[in-house]
Amino acid sequence: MVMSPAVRANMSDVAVRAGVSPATVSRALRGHASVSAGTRERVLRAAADLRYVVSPAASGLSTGRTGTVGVVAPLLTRWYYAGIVAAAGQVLRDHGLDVLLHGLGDAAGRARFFERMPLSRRVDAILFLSIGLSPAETDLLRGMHVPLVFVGAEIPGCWSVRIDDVGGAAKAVSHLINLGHRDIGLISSTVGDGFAFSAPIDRRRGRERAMRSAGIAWPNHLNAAVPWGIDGGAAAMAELLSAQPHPTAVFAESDEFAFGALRTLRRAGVRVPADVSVIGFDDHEMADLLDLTTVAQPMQELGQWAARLLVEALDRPGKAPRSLVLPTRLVVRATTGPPRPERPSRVSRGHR
Amino acid sequence: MVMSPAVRANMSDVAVRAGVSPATVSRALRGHASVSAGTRERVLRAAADLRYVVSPAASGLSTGRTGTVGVVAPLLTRWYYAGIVAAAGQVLRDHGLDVLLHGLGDAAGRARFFERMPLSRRVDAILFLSIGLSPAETDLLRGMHVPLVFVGAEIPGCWSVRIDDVGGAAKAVSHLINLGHRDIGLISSTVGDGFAFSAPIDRRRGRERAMRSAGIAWPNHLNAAVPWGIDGGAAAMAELLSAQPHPTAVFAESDEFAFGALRTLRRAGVRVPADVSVIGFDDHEMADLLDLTTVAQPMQELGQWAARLLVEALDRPGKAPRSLVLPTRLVVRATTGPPRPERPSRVSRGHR
DNA sequence: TTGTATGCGTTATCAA
DNA sequence: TTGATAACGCATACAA
Repeated sequence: MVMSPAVRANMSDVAVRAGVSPATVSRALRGHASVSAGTRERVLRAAADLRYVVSPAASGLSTGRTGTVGVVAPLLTRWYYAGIVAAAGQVLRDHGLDVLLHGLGDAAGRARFFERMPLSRRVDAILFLSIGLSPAETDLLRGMHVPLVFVGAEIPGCWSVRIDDVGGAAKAVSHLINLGHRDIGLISSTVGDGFAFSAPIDRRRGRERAMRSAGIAWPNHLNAAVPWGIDGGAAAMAELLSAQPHPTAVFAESDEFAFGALRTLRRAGVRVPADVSVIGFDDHEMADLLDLTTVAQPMQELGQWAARLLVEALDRPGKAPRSLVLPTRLVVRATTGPPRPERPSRVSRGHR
Repeated sequence: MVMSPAVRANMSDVAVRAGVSPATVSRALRGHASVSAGTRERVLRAAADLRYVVSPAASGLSTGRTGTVGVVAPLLTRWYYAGIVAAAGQVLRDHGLDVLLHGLGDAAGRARFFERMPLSRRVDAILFLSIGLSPAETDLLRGMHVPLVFVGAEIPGCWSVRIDDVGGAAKAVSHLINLGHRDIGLISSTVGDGFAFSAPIDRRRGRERAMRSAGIAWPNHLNAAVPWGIDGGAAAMAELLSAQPHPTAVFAESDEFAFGALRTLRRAGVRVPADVSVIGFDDHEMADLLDLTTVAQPMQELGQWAARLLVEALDRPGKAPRSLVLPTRLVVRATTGPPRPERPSRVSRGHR
């Protein structure tokens, strides 16, 4: 007879009902080999009858393991982070791990995180999304003695998975160069907001690499650094448009920047790509809608791989951390094209 | 002297260092009134010296409280859910509560959730986002004996916060009617995917209410039901365009649908709003970029209020659950306008 | 294969 | 105001 007990059943209750000791219940429930089939069956039935669920607190107290992993992200509202969290969470849950989510919010929230270490003793491992660490912070985290996995950052001695930001950015800019562009603007995000993102720096470097290897100069007035977001991109594009002559193509460090840039161009009556080409980075879910050419990064796989690395770290405590680099992919849509031929380039194209 | 101990300090270690009993340490750390100032200070210093952190497992085992709340959402990747999770998480953390995140994924994941009840014993309360419940499921959840808070659904005997979907939809459609539209199409999501969303139904009802009170018929062929997403919206718009005569305005049940609809219209060379007006629902972060007229719902406040209700439920165990309804707001941008005057309406406008 | 006994780190009850 | 002690529920070493 199945009952809905007034108070939660514990392991002893199950033991009594199954006619065995609590220890046997524990073993049976955890699939221990040394339990006879008949006993196991009786235990399982008794547990089901009583709607018994193991107490994670008691179990954790005894084993030292929590069965949960922390996931720390700068912002949960960003499409990109949410996607990674979702993908990682799926894999983690498949391995019986719970996800304790922690959104940093802003620089103050970030500081608070490292001050109070709210994940201390609560998780078996931590996944960090796009969070660069100072040496002091690294030490603090190491002091937790749990595996650390980073997405989008590489910390010595830690597990990590990221994309090749430099290569991806170079790919984007090379695409523009191959189309014939020489005056190529850059929209990148201002740094120093408390987060130490490597992506802005790497993507800028990728652009430089592509420009240099094509023998093209990149004057400073074609670089616009703005706060992250659509509005930032819009402002940056306005700034670039006022340059004389203005760039014939723009590489936006993220699709959000590109979206803002497109808005400015549309409102200014500048045709895309006839007058100005725009390429982004990320392959945001809205990029297809806006026909934006961009460099896709495998968001899902980043999350999945991060989770897999974490599980590996948990399974083999001694193992040396691995670092993965996932490929990016150029997605050509309708916002890039050759520059108008009649417009002379401001940089000579000959040998130098 | 501050040391980085090889192994974690526990409460007894702190007690020894402070020269008091573990019980006193416990009281001091938790701000109990019955601890002298001097003792408290010594305990705090000892704890800091040893980098002591309370073990949530042990504490939870003793108190029965976990200090964490579960947040269950259909999908984490949807802008709307991510926004609510972020807002709620902020408030919860301010109250010292951790967030255990659980994304359902699909119908199978939803079923699994109710089968295994993975949050059982792990959380002090649960926040459900846009998840309707069957009576059986409601019973199952009640069996957990923790407060349940719902966003976007109203379950008898549970806490909840939602917007007035009917009123919001009516507001949207009335806006179109006031502009002079009579043939108003509807893009809504197919239901029956395992989730019991009330929003689609309510928003459809709101549209009916507005149409009826204006004395306008709403023929079935102006209703398009499609799977959720941009592509669904695009397909729905194509379907509506093929109607004879096609609607002069379309109410999309969500902004994502509207985005897809706009894409179809753009590619078909139909001018917006000159030929067809489009209004959405949500005020997605991209709505401004696309100049979409829409009905804004206060995503942040939904999350914040949900968290506050949850804290209230935790603070006053006996208290009767409250249900909040937050207002929506019409945001007029550039995708709605009056219908072309030369085009005769298919429903007479005179008195009836 | 199963049972007994102990410890995990904390809080709460009671006594001092 | 403080201390001793008994739960809390489980896992595991050891014994049978």
